[in-house]
Amino acid sequence: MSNKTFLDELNPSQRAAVEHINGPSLVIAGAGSGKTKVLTFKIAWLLMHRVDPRSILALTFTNKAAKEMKERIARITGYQIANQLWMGTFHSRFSVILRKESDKLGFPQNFTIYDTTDSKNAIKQIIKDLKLDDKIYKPNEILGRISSAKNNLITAASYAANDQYVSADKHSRRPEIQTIYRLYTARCKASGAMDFDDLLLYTNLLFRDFPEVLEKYQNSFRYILVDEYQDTNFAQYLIIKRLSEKHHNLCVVGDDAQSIYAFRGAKIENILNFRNDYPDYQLFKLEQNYRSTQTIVNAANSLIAKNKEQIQKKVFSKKEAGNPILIMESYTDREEGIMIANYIAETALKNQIKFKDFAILYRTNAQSRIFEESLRKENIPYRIYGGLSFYQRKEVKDLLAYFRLAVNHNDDEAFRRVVNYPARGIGKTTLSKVDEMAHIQSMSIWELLSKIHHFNHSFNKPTLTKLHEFMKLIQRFSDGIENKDAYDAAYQMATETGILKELSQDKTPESISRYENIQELLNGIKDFTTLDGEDKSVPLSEYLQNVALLTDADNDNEGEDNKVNLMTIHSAKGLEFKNVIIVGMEEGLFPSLRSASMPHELEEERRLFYVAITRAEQELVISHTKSRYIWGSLEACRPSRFLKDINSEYLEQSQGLFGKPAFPGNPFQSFDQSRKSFGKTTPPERVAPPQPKPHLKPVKSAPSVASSGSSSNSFSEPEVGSRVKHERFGIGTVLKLEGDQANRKATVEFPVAGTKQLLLKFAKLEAIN
DNA sequence: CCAGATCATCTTTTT
DNA sequence: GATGATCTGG
Repeated sequence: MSNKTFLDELNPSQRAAVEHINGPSLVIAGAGSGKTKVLTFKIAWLLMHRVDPRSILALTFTNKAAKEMKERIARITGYQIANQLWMGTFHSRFSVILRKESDKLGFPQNFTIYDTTDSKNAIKQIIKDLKLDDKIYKPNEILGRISSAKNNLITAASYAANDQYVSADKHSRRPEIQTIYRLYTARCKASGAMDFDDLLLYTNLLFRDFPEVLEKYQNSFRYILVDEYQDTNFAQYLIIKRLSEKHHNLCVVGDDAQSIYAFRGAKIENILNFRNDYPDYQLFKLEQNYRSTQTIVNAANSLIAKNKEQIQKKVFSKKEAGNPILIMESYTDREEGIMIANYIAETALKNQIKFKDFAILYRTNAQSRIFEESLRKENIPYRIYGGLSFYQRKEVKDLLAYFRLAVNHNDDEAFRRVVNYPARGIGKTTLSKVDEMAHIQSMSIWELLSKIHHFNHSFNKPTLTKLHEFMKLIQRFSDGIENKDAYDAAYQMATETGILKELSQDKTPESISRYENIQELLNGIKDFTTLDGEDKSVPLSEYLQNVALLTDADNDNEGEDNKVNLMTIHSAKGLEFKNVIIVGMEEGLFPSLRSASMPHELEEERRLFYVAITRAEQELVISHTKSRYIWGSLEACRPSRFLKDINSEYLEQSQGLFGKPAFPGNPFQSFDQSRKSFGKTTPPERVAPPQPKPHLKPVKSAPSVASSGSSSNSFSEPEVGSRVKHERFGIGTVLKLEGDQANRKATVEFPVAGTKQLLLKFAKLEAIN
């Protein structure tokens, strides 16, 4: 391909951004403006100018984005060259550097990477050891605190010396957080482990304390490109700043309007202040949206205009005007699911759209279940991204913990996880004793146990034998593991630990699915050790280093299967779909309850909504419901305030299934007038039970259960085999009754929601005669 | 001292 | 509706 035709694919501003090679540049890229295209073309452009691919560092936010970019570059330059690029997420690239330089930081080369669960468990243990109240010192919050400190490059030592942190902790009556932080850091070090934040923190410490190391990498990375720059935190910002100091060839791409990771420490200021750090920078703005119809782009613009903090830009579309955004309203969350499923079925048929061109986007993962149910009922194939990641499933984590322990004996979290799984008669008491001793000696559990005879201890012989048996088992796996193929080693562990046997023994659906997950994990390892059909024999440690930073969005065998996409808005960033359905557009859910009172967080939520809207190419549906089950109880819901932020000319109320009257203009703007404020003065109203669905037989009411409290047993109890109606799950058949008079349970099979066990006195089951 | 069973808390969002 | 913490029987 000649250079000419190559650049002809770009519009003038894209092209200018690509051709700017030397010196810092900031590319503000509106949604759908060809940001990835610019990045890939720019890298390809560099390569065409004989820049060594190994001297290009390209950082992305997700592995998926990196993979996609690599493939697009390879299409231009071939894999030979593309594979040599330093491309990937911050975490994955810098973990490679950290392993190379680990000795300088006092970590083993094969250090473990703790995921959030591991970190939380370690913190819990520390809180217990310190005999602190975990009602006050909530592990989650403590971890968040430590994490935010790390993201701001506050080490444990500097935390204790930092007035701001210390006094804030005092104020919240948690003065011991600094101690927890210190102990946590020590523990991780003894375990040879880093958590996600450590990967960035230690990279910074490495560059700070070892100038010769920094210089080495400054020299080797002559060109640095950063995607999604608006989502970088301070630690990432500083790494970039240091690395680019020498050559100044830094190109960052981002969109302040799409900054949605402040909760994780992202600093929108990084993009806003770029000019201060690099006064000689070049600014490029990509404002033409090639993705969405004009209606969608304009609607998104009218929304984001309500935010105060932003870089001015005019995103526009030259595509067709397109249809207005369809607003759907339903009575319950369950009904929302049914309406959306019907909508997809109808639209797919009517407009000849494939299922895979639909995406259902929600604020929280918990919302996915209801759509799964309704889609399954309509026989619509779907695919869920994120949520409980494959790698976070218990059985998968268990096996991975064995791998980790075999590679790194000091990995305490792995040790604690599997020492008694499958059951070996090593219980909690033993374990906490071991943990405490190890902690006092500042050793890892493994180290302590292997030297246990040097210490006074109170373990009895059988217990000690069991522990040492376990260690022998692990040692057997470790022997020669570096020369063994990952798959063989993994398979050996899965069988010899008894995990496979344990799961294949009982035939409950859960353990069958767990068994299958283990199989899938093993298959994944096989896959990892195979390149183009040939074994390349990779040691397990290498697999582990990769898997720690994977999420299940990464191993997608994308495209081919025709399925509706379900995901959170966060994971939808960077993607696009012909037909997007944003669901759960209600106060308290979106924007989330905790953000509602804080202007900064509210703006972030609005940006999140902006991201959701701009995923759509052709059609956009926004749905909200009047009531929803939250933590098991029905709550009244009001439409999200964000709906009022969209200019009404782009909206259309759905005539829908339930014959809503059509409002002229934006119904939410008139809604607001009738209800002056969204204040908390009005107590949450109880919602009337949903209307009977048209296709259901009218229900002959059972004796009333509505009057709560006193007359709780006045309804007629169902019999086995009778049909009952439940306000949430609909009509089902009673399979089984059990329990004593006070606490009777009914097992009921519902066609949509599956089998449920319901406490009769709460069940509000109405018998159908 | 351990294992299974019941009970309370939880939710944003992810590398 | 799940997951972890507590309780209780063995």
